[in-house]
Amino acid sequence: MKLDKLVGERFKEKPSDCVVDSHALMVRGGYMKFVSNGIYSSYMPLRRITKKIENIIREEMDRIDGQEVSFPVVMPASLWEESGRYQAIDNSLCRFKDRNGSPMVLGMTHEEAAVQLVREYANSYNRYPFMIYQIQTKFRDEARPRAGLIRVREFTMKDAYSFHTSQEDLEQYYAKCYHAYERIFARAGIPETIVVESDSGMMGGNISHEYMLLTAIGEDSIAICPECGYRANMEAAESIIEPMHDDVSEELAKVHTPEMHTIEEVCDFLKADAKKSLKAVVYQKNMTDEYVIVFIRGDLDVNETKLTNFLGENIHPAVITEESGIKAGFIGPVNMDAECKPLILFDASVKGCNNLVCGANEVDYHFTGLDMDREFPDAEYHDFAKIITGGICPVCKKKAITVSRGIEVGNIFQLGTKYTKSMGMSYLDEKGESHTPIMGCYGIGVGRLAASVCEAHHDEYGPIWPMSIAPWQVHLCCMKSADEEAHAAADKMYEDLQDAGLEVIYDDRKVSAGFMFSDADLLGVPVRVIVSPRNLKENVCEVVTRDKTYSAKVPVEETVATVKNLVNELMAKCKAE
RNA sequence: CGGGGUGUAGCGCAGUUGGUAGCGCGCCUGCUUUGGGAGCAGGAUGCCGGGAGUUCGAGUCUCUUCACUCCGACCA
Repeated sequence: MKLDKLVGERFKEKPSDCVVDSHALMVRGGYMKFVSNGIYSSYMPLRRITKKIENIIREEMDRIDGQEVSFPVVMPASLWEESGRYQAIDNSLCRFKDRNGSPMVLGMTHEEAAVQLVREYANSYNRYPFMIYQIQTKFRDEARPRAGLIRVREFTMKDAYSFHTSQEDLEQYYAKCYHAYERIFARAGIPETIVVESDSGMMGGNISHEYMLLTAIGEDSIAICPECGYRANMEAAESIIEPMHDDVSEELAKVHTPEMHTIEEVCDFLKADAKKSLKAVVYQKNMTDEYVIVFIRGDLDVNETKLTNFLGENIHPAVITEESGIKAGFIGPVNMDAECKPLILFDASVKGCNNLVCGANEVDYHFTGLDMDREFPDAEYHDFAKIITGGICPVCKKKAITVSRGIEVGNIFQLGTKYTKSMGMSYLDEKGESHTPIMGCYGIGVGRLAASVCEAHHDEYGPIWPMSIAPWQVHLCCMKSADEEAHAAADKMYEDLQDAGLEVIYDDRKVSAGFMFSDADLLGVPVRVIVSPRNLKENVCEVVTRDKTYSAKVPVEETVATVKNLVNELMAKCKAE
C-alpha cells in the first residue's frame, strides 16, 4: 500500500474531546472517524488490525472445537420475550418497529439467537457438547460511551455459546475456554491481561470471570491480593472487616450536632474517627420506590451490586422526601420510625461494634455510644461494603488487598439453564428422560481489544503495535524521493519486500523527514526501512523497530532477508505459552 | 437518570461595552527546501449548532431546542 493514497488523515493536534491516549492516537493516526455518540467508522489501518485480531480469535475458538456461525443483528422482539429479557432490560436494548408494526430489537448479545438456532437440532444427549460462536456487530444504547473504542454503542464482538448435559461437562469446557482466552490475549500482544472473578450481573448464572488489562484509565475496579493471588472485580469481592470493639462500652447519649449532615462534619465535631461512626445510605427500589436503608461503617461505601443481588431487584439512590419521614443527615437505627417504613439492613462492618456515632432521627442530633450487640441483639448482618485497599483478603485473610483499575477485554460465564429453560430447550438422555441443557457464554470485544493494546503499548508519538496485529509489518520510507536514484531503489525495495511475502506500507511522498517519520510513528508499524541517498552512498538501508530496541544499517542486498527475520522474531514474541 | 462544560473554517482556538468574521495548523498554486511535523509569496474555505425574541444592528443579550463532552449512576 502506498501511503500517499491511504484514505484517512493524520494530524498533529490532539482533538479536544479525547481524554485517553488510545482514543487520541487512533483519531490522530487516521484509524477511525467519529460518526455519532459511541459510533465510529474505521479506516484501513484499524480495519486491518481488527481483522488480525478476529483471525487470532477465530483460530483459538476453532482449536477448542468452536463452530463459527452467524446470528442476525435484527431480531423480532418475540424472541426476546421468550427469555423475558425484552421486558427485563432497560433502554440499552434498542427497540423499534418494522414496516408491519412488529416490534424488533437490535442484538446487544445473542443468547436467545443461539438457543433459537440449535434448540430443535440438539434434542438428543449424543449431540452434546458443542460450542457455536460468531464475530459480529452488536448495538447497545449505552448511557455513556467514552474513551474512543473503549466504550462504544456499536461494536464488533466475538460471542460464543456452549451447550452441555452436565455441570461437570460445562466446567471442563469452561476451563478450556479460560485457557483459549489467555492464548488470545497473549497472541494479541497483551499477555499481561489478568483473570478476575466477577459478578455475573444481568446474564444470570453462577461462576464468571473477566479478563482485565490493568490501566489507570480502566472503568472497572479490581481487588488484588499480592499475598495469595486472589483477584476479583470489586463488584464481586467479599469485604471482610474486623469488628471495632472497645473494652468499655459507653452509654447511649444524644448530642446536639447543629447543621452537621455529613460523616466528616459530625466526626470532626465530636472528634471521633469515621471508623467509629455508623453511616446510613438510603436507596429506593426501582419497581416500588420502597426505601432501603443500609447502615455501614462511616469510612466505607456501599457496593450497590451486592445490595442489588441481595434484594433481587434493582435500586437507585433515594430521593428523600418530606413525607418519607426520613431525616437526611441524621439517620440512625435507634428510634427509626419513619413513616415510609424503610427496609433496614446492616452491613457486616458494624457487627460487634460499640461506641459508635449515629444519627438520632431528629434534626441536628446524633447519638454517641451506640453498641450494636446491646441495642440490636437480633440484628442480621450481610456483606454490602466495597472492598478497600488495605482490606482483608477473603481467601488468605491477610490485610493485603489493593484496588486497581482495569479494562475488561473479555469475559466468560457459566450461564446455567437461564435461557435454555425459559426458551423451552430440552434433550433426551440415554434413558429417554427429558433434561434442560446447561450453557456457557464467552465474549471478547474486538475494537476494545485493539484500543486496549494501543493503550498498553504506545509512546507520545503513537501506537507501538505488536507484530501479530500491526496494520502492516514493514513501513518503508523513501527519504528525498525527488532523488531519482533513491526513488528507484525504494521502489525496488517495495517490490522485493512484497515478493518476500511481507505486508508493506510505502511512503515515497515528497515531504520532510520529520513529517514522514511522524506519520510512521502514528501508524505504529513495528519495522521501519529507510531508503535515502545518504544510505545508498554506503550501499545500505536503515532498519529500525518502532519500539527503538533495534537499529541497524544493512547492506541493500541483505535488507529483505534481515527484515524478514526481524518480522519473524517479533511475531514469535506474540506467541501463547 | 443527576450534576458541570463546550458548540465560530477540515482540526485546535480567539473574538472586548452589541457595530465589516479572525489566528495557528491543515488544504490549493508557484518558487526555494528536505534525516524528526521547513521557508517565502499568493489563494480557497464560515447559515458563528438550530429556532424564536430584544435591537437601527446579534457570534456577542434573552428564551428555547439539539449535539458533543466530563464527573457520577447504569453496563450482557
